[in-house]
This record gives sequence, C-alpha cells and structure tokens, in this order.
Amino acid sequence: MVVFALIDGNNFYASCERVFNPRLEGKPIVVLSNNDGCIIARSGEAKALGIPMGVPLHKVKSIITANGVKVFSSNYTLYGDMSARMMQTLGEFSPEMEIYSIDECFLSLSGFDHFNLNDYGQLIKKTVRQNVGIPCGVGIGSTKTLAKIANKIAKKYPEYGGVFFINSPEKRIEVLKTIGVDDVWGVGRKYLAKLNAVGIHTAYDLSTVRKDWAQKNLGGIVGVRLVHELNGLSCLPLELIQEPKKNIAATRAFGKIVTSKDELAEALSVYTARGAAKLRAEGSIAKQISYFIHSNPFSKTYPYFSTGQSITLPVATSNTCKLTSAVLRSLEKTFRPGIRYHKAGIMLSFLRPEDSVQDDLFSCGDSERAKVLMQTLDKLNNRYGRETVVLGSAGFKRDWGTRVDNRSPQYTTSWTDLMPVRG
DNA sequence: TCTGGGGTCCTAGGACCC
DNA sequence: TCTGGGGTCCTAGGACCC
Repeated sequence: MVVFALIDGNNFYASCERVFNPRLEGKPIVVLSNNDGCIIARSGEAKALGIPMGVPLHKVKSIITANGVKVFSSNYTLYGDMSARMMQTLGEFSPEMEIYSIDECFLSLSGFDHFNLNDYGQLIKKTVRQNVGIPCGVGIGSTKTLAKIANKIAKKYPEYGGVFFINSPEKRIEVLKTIGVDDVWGVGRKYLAKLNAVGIHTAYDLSTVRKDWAQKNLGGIVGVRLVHELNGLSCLPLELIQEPKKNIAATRAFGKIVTSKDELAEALSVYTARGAAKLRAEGSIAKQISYFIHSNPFSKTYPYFSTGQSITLPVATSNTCKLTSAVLRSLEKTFRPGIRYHKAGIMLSFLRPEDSVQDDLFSCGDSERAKVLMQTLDKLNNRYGRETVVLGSAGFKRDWGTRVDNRSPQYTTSWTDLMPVRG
C-alpha cells in the first residue's frame, strides 16, 4: 500500500526563536517579515490572542502591547540552519524523503505495514523534539493531499497527540467532512470563491465533484489530480531528487525611501551578488538577468512608477562582476529621477548547469581566474558571513538597507552569537 | 508612519509552419 | 454558400504554495 507522511514544524519560525530562549515557553510570540512589516509566524499563544497571519504589525500593535507579545524580526539564517537539522533527523525515518519547504517534508511510509503507523508517527515527533527542540505534527494518508489533511487534523485536535493517520476509506470520508475546502492543498482564494458559489464547502464536497467539472473550473489537470487525491488515488509522487531551480530572485523593499541613482545601484549590486551566490551554490549559470525598481504601490500620495529590464547575456554566467555590470549599465538608461523608490530586485532566469556552457564562435565563458575569484568570494562569505566581501559597487553605507529592529542572535551559525555557558 | 520574499506549474492564445 | 487541418513554439498571465 502507498503511504505518505507529512511532517511539519509547528509555528516553525516562532518555535525556532523559542529553542534558544526557553523563557519564551508558554508566552505569545510573533515573527515579522522583512522591514518588520507583517506578521509571518505566531506561536499558539499569539494565535489565541486573535493575531491574524500576514497582517501589518501596526494593525495589531495594541494587542501586542496589551499582552506583552514578544516580537522578532525574521532571522532566516537561524531558521535555515534549524530546518537542516530537522530534515536530517527526519531523513532517518524513511529511505524516501521529499523536503517540501523550510518546515515541511514528506516521507514515504509505503511498505511500513508491519509498524503501527500511529506509534511510528509519535516516535518521529518525539525524536525531532529531542534532537532539534522543535515541536512538530505528523499526518499520514494514502496520498500527499490526504497526508496534508491528516496533519491539519493532528494539529486541530490535541487529543490525537500531534499525529493522525487516515487509515481507512471510512475514516477518510469522515475526516473530509470536517475540513473546510479552503484547507485543502491546492485551493486558494480564487478557487474557494468559485467552489462556494456552487455550494461546495467541505473537502468531502470537493471529493465528489465530476472530473470534467474539475478539469474545466480548477485549472485543468491540476484540479482533476486534486479530486483524485482526495479520493485516495495518488497522483503526486514523492519528488526524491531536488531539481535545480529554474529561476533565482533577490528582491527587497528598502528600509527608507530611496531617490538617488547611486543608492539604487548599490542595492541592485547587493541583490545581484546574492542572486549570483545562490546561482553558484546551485551549480548553475544564467542566460538572462532581469531587474526592477519601483515606488510604493500602496502609496496614496504618490503615483506608482515601475521600471526595469530583462538583459540576455552573450554567454550564460554566474559571475557576479559580469552580472552586476550588465544591470548597472542598463540602470543608467532606465533610471528616472524624482521618484520615491521603495523596492528593487533582480531575477536570474534561463538557468542551466554550469558545465553546459556552449561557447559560440566569438565569445567564451568565464575564465579560470574569474571562477577561482568567485569561489574564493563564496568561501569567505560562507565562513565570515554574508557580504563580508563585496564588489565596490555594493557600497558600504547601505542606508537603504532593511530595517531589523528585533533580530534574535544567530545562535547556530555565527561565532559571535554563540550562547555562553556559565558553570 | 507602517503592507514580505521566493518560488512552481499550467493554460490559452497567437505566430508560424507545412 | 462553402474558405484546411494539424502541429510546434513561445509568452503572458493566472493560480497556487510556503
């Protein structure tokens, strides 16, 4: 029998913050998006206070102050490292694993029939808690979509102890009737409205729609698969090998309004360097780099302005210098003065493996020297922290940089942030 | 005052070819 | 009156995910 488990860290970012600060146990905490803008993670206690996901911080300021909610800027270095530890532990529970996101993974439990899978789920949960310090939930079912739903149930009803197994067709139907259709993996805002409009409210309702209706109304083959999966027919296999990325982006809103070309050039240099480093870490090269600069789309006082360009490179590359100079040359042409710039970003596309560079007759790929330079740069920045070594064009002041007023220390990845142990 | 960042897949439709 | 049919490639945009 085909069996999938979905394991995810509870309130992952909030839990990461808590691992190194046990005094926060039982206290409400939230984690913010970039520039301390929106709430992107909440501990259970913060959820209970009615703080919604994704709201701008200023809208819930009063709840936060009144209840002493602890607020953290996001600390992706920490979360990434905690994620790696969690995944390593989880990988020991099955020969087949798909890391689905920073805090979620699927395991294949096919052929584990001789185990009591509820007990096995409990063991997984306990081990992760012990080894990594993160509480997690385990959902088990015969398709990925059902495993996702089982995971929701595990979280929703504490009496299951954080583990739920949809182990029979009868239980599947019973469970689907209690799940809102918007809690189904693959149903977002638009589809929810469409489904509700025709009287479909629960996951069970959705499991009974005709295939041709799903085909026509839920994105074609995607919708058909979704309905099959709800019915226990597995259409989405585990993706065991991580395909290389097809696009890589680095974009950020500024910490303040930017008006000068020089500062935009600095920001685009920094983002290009980050993108290029990701590219090299993937072992890929890019044939195209695009960038944009724009003003605040939410502003009611100033009109929205956005510009940028896609630049096709003569030869695919991952070289920071080449990519940066392409962007900065183009910025000279697209920059418009008198605009209150709010955000900028770059995107690398048409990626391919670095060993596949096809030299044409008149141009050639990166020289050995250039490659060694990039390797050295990556080595230094990995060891001593991002942006220890940068191109001159990235500047040193970075007045436009992201606001991070509540950042926790990088306990696991920075020597200077190691916790002291007092005897 | 204050509104994230980084991805994927799929479809429809146009251009073009024979 | 009737105005082919089948195929590919590309792009823009929609929808979703965490």
